[in-house]
Amino acid sequence: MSGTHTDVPSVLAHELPRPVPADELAACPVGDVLRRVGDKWSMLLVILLGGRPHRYNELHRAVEGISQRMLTRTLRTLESDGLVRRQVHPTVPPSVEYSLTPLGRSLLEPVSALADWAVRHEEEISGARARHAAARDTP
Amino acid sequence: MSGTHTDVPSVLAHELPRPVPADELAACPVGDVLRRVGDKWSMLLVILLGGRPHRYNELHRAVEGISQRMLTRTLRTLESDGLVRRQVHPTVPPSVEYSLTPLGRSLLEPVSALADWAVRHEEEISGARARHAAARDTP
DNA sequence: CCGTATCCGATTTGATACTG
DNA sequence: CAGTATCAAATCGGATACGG
Repeated sequence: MSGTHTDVPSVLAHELPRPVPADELAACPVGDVLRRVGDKWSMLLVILLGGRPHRYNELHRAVEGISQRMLTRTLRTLESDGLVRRQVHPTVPPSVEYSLTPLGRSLLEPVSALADWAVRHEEEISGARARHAAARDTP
Repeated sequence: MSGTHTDVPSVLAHELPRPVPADELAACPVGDVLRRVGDKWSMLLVILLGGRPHRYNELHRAVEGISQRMLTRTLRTLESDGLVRRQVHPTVPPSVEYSLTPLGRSLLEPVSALADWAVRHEEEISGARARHAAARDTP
């Protein structure tokens, strides 16, 4: 186990853009983890559960656009990754509560920062895309 | 312009997990932007270019695992979003330099935070996954 | 209420080969 | 060196129907 990423050398700066051991990072499981969180619904669910625990159909209504299939799949993946806890209450009818684990709550910070960036720079991006599309039509 | 996400209400907390206006967020273009950055290679390239500008084949070697097709596609998307600048030097043979725009550099911060999180908690995640898999085999 | 199972289309990605 | 073109495979994601 020494060829993966050597020793987690505090890989990234928190405030300023600094040179990064790129080769180490590229070969790392970082991409793996990022892809896991970077799918269509994971971040949204993490943020949602960051507010408070939710029941299954609560989530289904809150996201509204997600299918049962993807809601279940995404929750199961988050659970198996230790980010979300699934708690079944043996009532009748049964109720299931989903909540963030401590690990999940720690993820909430960087994810929130990214979502925050997306909101702040949404217009700049769509502007750039519009300019790019226009430049492609009238070169 | 009033039905999209009302007024960008400082949507997410930076330090502490706080309740989030979930319905607003879910209907927002946030998911759009996140999906754009959350694909398999974008974050990696942004981080790589955050270190210093790179030429095409430099990136190809640095990531090592990406196909020419995906490298080009991802770079083009990042460029059209205004995150990356593509500069062609009319030398022979031709050389093309990719670098981060100011907008791209602003993205570097939250992305780095997320990648940093991924590195720090990589073991916890794989541990959780292992436990989950084990629990599935011997219930 | 809380899911699982199945089918099917859309999108993403990689391999390979070829060009200015 | 820096790409483009084409094809096939894998994955994603939604609709629908059914089960505990």
